[in-house]
Amino acid sequence: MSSANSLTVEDLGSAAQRERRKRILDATIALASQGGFDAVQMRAVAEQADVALGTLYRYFPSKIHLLVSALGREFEKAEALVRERPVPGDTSAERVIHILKLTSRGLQGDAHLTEALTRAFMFADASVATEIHQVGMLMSSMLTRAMHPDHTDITEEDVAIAKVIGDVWLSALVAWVTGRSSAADTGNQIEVAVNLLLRD
Amino acid sequence: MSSANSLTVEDLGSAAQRERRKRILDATIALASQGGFDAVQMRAVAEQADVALGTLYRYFPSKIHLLVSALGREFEKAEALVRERPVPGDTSAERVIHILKLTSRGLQGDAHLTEALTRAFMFADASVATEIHQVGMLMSSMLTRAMHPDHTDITEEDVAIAKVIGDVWLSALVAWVTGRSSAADTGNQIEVAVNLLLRD
DNA sequence: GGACGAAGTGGAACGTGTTCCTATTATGGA
DNA sequence: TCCATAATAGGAACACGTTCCACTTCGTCC
Repeated sequence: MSSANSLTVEDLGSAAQRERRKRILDATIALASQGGFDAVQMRAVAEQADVALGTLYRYFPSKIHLLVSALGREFEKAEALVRERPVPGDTSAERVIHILKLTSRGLQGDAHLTEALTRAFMFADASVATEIHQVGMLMSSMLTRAMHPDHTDITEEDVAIAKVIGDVWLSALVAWVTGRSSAADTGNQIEVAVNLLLRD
Repeated sequence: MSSANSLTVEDLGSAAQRERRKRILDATIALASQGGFDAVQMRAVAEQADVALGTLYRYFPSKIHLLVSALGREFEKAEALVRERPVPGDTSAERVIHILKLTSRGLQGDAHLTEALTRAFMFADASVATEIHQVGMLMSSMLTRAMHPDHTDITEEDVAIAKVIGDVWLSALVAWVTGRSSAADTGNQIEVAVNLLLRD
């Protein structure tokens, strides 16, 4: 596994390069959505993005970097959507569950894509730390925002709770993705965890 | 990924076969312990276990099956050790934390081995469900036993809590294994989660 | 002991992630 | 405009998980 980072949008000078990067990520998402982790083959991504294999590796130093970066982009979109309007619900628990259900529903609507992105995320090692960290921050931000809609009074305990909820969510997602539990089970498990952690 | 199961001890008729199986798992652990996930190469395992590659694949249909089975065997040992003597601590939280620290310390003492086993566990798909389930049961059993030393009064909520703790433990372990958090962070995060979940 | 099927051996072959090399094309400064 | 350098194309080559095949050995039943 390579030790270099993926090229971010800021790293790229020309519009042509940003366009290439976008084509690569679009191809990744399309292939993942169609056939999951195994279908995201580097040669196929390169071909569909109309880019040479070497170029693909210059932009993303491994398949895992590529998929985690794609996950990051999708998460950014989701977070932007959530940020747009206030989260409904009277208690922290209700709001957090709402957010997670929304996100889960989005993911479960495209099982192949979710499988690909989740497997990559879980398989990532230290060389993908930058990309992983970005996703973690987005998740944490979404959860603490749901806990405190006015975005104030966020204590250290809140952050710890958000982290635990994130962990449970991820584990449940992995169980679902790998066919070890149903979508309903996944939802229930998260709901149970949130209610245990957020008893206002 | 293959859809068949790994051969368990009960599946194997002759002593020679059980011996082969043991040699394979021993070689797996040794290689993993020495160089982690990447060092567990099927040809190397076969050679070190003095078994043909085809035989290795007859016993364990994929590298993931092999590693998760090895994890199962290690977990069985750990569970047996824990089961031997009562868990110290006055509260559920203390006892659970004790168990987890003990297990974590064991794992963190051999980073390469832990990395190999954890990566395999997280990457496993539905075809490894049997092997995964065995590990999950052992974990759950260890935790509920710590929560209720006399092994009675285990409610559905207890089981749910054990599951959440198991999820957090796994996520923290993954973060540690992949170099995204330190051993101390990992311990703290688990302690925080347990204290949040088990406020007697 | 001989015949038969199951299990094991040894190794070739294939697919896909990754690396590497050469030729070609953009890009930016003199 | 022309040159130097970086970026890209195109594709061969390598590593390791996995499959497959031909042959041999082992265990069992007659």
